[in-house]
Amino acid sequence: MPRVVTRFAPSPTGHLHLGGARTAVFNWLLARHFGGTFCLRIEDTDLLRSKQEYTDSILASMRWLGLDWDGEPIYQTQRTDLYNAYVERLLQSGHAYYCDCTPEQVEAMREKARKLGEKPRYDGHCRERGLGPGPGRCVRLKLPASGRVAFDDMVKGPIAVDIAELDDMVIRRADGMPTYNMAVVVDDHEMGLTHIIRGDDHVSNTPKQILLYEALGLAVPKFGHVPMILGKDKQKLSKRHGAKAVIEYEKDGLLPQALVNYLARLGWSHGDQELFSMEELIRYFDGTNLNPSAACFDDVKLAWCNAHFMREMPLEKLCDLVHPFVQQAGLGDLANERLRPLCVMFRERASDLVGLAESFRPLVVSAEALSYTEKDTKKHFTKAGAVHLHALAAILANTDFTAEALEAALNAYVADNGLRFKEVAPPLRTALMGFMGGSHLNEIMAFLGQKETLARLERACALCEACPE
RNA sequence: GUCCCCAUCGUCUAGUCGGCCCAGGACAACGGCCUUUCACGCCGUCAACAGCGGUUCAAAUCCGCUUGGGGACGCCA
Repeated sequence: MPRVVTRFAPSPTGHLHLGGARTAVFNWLLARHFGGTFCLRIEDTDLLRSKQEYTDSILASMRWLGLDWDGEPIYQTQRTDLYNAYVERLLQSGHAYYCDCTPEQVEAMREKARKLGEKPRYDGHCRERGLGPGPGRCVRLKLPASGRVAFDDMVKGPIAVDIAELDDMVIRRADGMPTYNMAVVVDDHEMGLTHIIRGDDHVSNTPKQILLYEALGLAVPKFGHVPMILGKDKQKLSKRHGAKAVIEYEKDGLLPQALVNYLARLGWSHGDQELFSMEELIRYFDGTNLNPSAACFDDVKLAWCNAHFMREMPLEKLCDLVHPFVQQAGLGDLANERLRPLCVMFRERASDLVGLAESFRPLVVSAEALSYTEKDTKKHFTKAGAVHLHALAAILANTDFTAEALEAALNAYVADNGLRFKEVAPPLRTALMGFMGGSHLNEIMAFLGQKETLARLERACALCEACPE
């Protein structure tokens, strides 16, 4: 197999969204799998809507996802001369011609075709007029009189379209700027693209581009059109239907690895495997096993995937990642020595970094600031609960605050008094956490330390007194 | 309207060129085990080949039609 070159070519008219991200993932994976090159091209020819801040945002999201590109990104606005050279070539070889039809005239042609039950298109009015350059004149590609354009799509298989369905498309606007299809073909060729994986919405552009390659006498790359991603309700993913930018997932505390894994799995499969390391993804993704039908995005499964990676990743790394989220939650600047035990206790109870940071709250705030749920205080801060809390306070005042010693102390209290853990744990847990949740009691107390633990017991005891029963 | 594409559990999907599939895995849901809580983990249950015709000894797998989705028809990208 010759060297593989792929690309991701976003328009900087918005942040990187899920669909684009998946396309990028596929192209990146294909290049990495074959030890090829993955290029980035910024399609910023739409001067009105393109913005530098979006380019920056897209690049930032790519980096966050871990999708590194080779070489410098290419900007289409800087290559007008290149495109024009190709347009000239087409003009010279008789594959293109000038056209002075006004938009109104062209619209009338389209309308006429529509009325005839045909596909609306330009009728080739200026084809043989031999017009030269001039103001208000665009350049159109002269299509072959008949025939079919066929290609073998990597995901959809053979696709063929009758040339009669197409029209002499504009390749250079009257203002001298190349049109999308022209620029894409020139760039894809100049950049040496061998494989182009892109969204479904481009299948109808593909025959036009192939015709351009042929008119130019260039080798046609391999195309792969992945279906678009649908929302939960089977609707097209749009702003209204939960379309989110990658940057938002980052803010929501998702792990890039989880998003890449989930995205890769959407429309691609490797047998029954669901979870992959980056290495595995690269090893298995070879451009086959791509699913031709559209897939719905399911953030519940994404959350599961994320939770998995939160549990599996190295503890130190998790601490680093959760740190900013802890600060953002208003829990202060916790040192790693504090973060570490918290992560150990709560990592398997959260499905994202925001949730993880939030789960630290009860153990990080002071005894006075701890809030209790009404449900659990009502249920566990009873007379009987108070008895245990008082007894425990006395015992814990003389206990080593290590997880082992605390566990032994708790067990001893239960055994010595002929109790069951079930009777003692709920009031203690509620006193410590404010609700019936959290990790093992001994770990919680070891983290809190003696002073804080006793303060919480004291406050809980006071609340018990206030209870009617 | 015209052309192109798609169609397996609620969702993501497996299903090597038809037989081992009265359809497998995962998420979700539900039930159970574990357990001081919540989780994790483990076990189990529910649940799908859009419909109709062919071809064949045999079809989720091949062909046709229907229906239902989606996309494209710009001097936007």
